[in-house]
Amino acid sequence: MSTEGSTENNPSQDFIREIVHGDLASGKHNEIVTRFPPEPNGYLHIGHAKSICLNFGVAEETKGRCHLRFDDTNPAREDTEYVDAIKQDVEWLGFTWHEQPFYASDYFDRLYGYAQELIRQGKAYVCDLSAEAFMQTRGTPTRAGENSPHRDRGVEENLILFESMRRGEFDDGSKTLRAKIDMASPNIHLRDPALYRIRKVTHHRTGDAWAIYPMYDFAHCLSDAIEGITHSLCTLEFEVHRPLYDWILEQLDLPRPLPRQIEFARLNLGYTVMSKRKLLQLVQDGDVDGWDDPRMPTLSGLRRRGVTPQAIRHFCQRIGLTKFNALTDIALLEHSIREDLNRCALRVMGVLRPLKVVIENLPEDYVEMLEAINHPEKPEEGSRQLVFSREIYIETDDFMEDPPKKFFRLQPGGEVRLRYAYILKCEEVIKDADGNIVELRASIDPESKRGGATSARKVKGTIHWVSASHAVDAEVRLYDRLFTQEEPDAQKEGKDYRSLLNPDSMVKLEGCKLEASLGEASDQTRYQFERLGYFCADQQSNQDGKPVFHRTISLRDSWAKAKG
RNA sequence: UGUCUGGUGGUGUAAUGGUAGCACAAGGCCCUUUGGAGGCUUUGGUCAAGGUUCGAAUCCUUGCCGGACAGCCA
Repeated sequence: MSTEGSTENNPSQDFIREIVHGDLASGKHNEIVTRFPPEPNGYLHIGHAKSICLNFGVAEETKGRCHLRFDDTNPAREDTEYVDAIKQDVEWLGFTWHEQPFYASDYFDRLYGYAQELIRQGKAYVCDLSAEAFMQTRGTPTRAGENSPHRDRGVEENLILFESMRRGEFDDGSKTLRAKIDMASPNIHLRDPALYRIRKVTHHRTGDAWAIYPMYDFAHCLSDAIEGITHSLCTLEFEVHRPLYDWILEQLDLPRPLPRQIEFARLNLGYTVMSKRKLLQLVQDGDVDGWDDPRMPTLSGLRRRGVTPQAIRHFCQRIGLTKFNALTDIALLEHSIREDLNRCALRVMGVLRPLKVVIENLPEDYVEMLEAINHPEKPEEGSRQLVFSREIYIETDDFMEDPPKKFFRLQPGGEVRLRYAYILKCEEVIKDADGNIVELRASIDPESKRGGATSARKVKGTIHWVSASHAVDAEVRLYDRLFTQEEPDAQKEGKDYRSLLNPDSMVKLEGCKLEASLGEASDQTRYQFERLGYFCADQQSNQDGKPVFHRTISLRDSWAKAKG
């Protein structure tokens, strides 16, 4: 099995790495500088992880550097809460950025100067059109737009007006600074795009210093140039913006070679949504518990759920990088999660839906310590002692009164191996007045423990258990996919993606019985509850001394598949 | 009737004019005191039609199908 650091498909490179290595080989660049440029208006999700792994990965591999840059040019939607969360998530994934984080807002002065320069060159002008008029004169993809009546304002007038905009002398939205390119361009983004808009909003870093803020298209390319970014990697929807990206940089006196924008396909994952807008809506509507709800595809949600950064990085490596707009099978992520958890999780036993079993051929006060190993493939993880006694709990699902063929577990009169312990035989089924099974009476084969005379006896199944009087009570939360449809965004009109929320995406189980060692579980430790799945303790909701565990993911279950 | 861009097994990706390979998923077998893990194995693919070539997933032509773009969002 391949492990850390190893690049699967080692010799092959994606198209971006080919370009990067080509630019190094040709001498175009001596050092590669990339950037990860989130807007601090939401939490990072696994789609961002793809970009993070790409940008930081390319920098690492080429001994270059990658800047974390906050693209904070729209103060109305941005907040330091997001800045902090983003930093935490990037670090959690295991990447370190060059020096301090960068901020587009640190360049506001210089960007303003570049805008003035464009005005002086006659390539930008102040436009008085309202947003509505702006829209109406822009044309459509198939119809050219019309020139703004203010397009030919003189340089001096433009400079003065722009300065007044900056000082807040005009109302929000009353004027914009626009590039003067071509209103008939087949590319709408070249039809005199807005460069600055008036927004009298307090910025989370610059306060009230500015009444105008630069647009993405203006700020991003220039921020890249200012930082000496060599390759500006972004998602496909910016493909159409690239001519504008290049146009702005080419007009100005900037160090060459200029940064090059290269687009790749964003990650689409089945059974979830990946837009910050929709994720925010789920949070605001209370459909989930917050950005870090374990059902969310956010990095904070995945973290809280118990997914490891290593699993995410491996996943990002596996999904590849192309310009094809793909829908990635959620099974691929699940595989990466299981693979890493199998490697690192400590094995323990816990019973989620307890069924009491009384072992009648054991005395009332019987107590025996049994050794259990912590990890079958890692002897260095050692072992622990389990308490075995007369009354135990087994999983309700592990007993069937009238089982189908190929059911390897316990049934009336049948035998099963108790993990790390004895062979157990079901002698009697106790039911309540309504006919519900409430308890089993059983016996053990006292010689069947490992090393015992009958230990080699063949029994079909092995089940997990905990000692009734020594078990820890816990709440366990099971998670499933957030949506019932693989493509919640791609529904026929009228069907809102929120109507496709999976009502069973979280199931809370109370009264679960866990082996004693889990009473002091650290939230950093990943566990495998044997035969059930991977779990981790919750750091937040550990109320009234009762631990809460999340099921990160179930084990592969070929029995579930077999019975359909 | 616009511009940009893409189409390789069920899914995601490799092959850069020379044996269509890998991973996931699915099926089978072995092993197993986790129906886990692991090992072995099978099924299954170049959007279509022409052309160039000894040879095409790759180059050319035409067609078909998909995605992005009409925020003073990023």
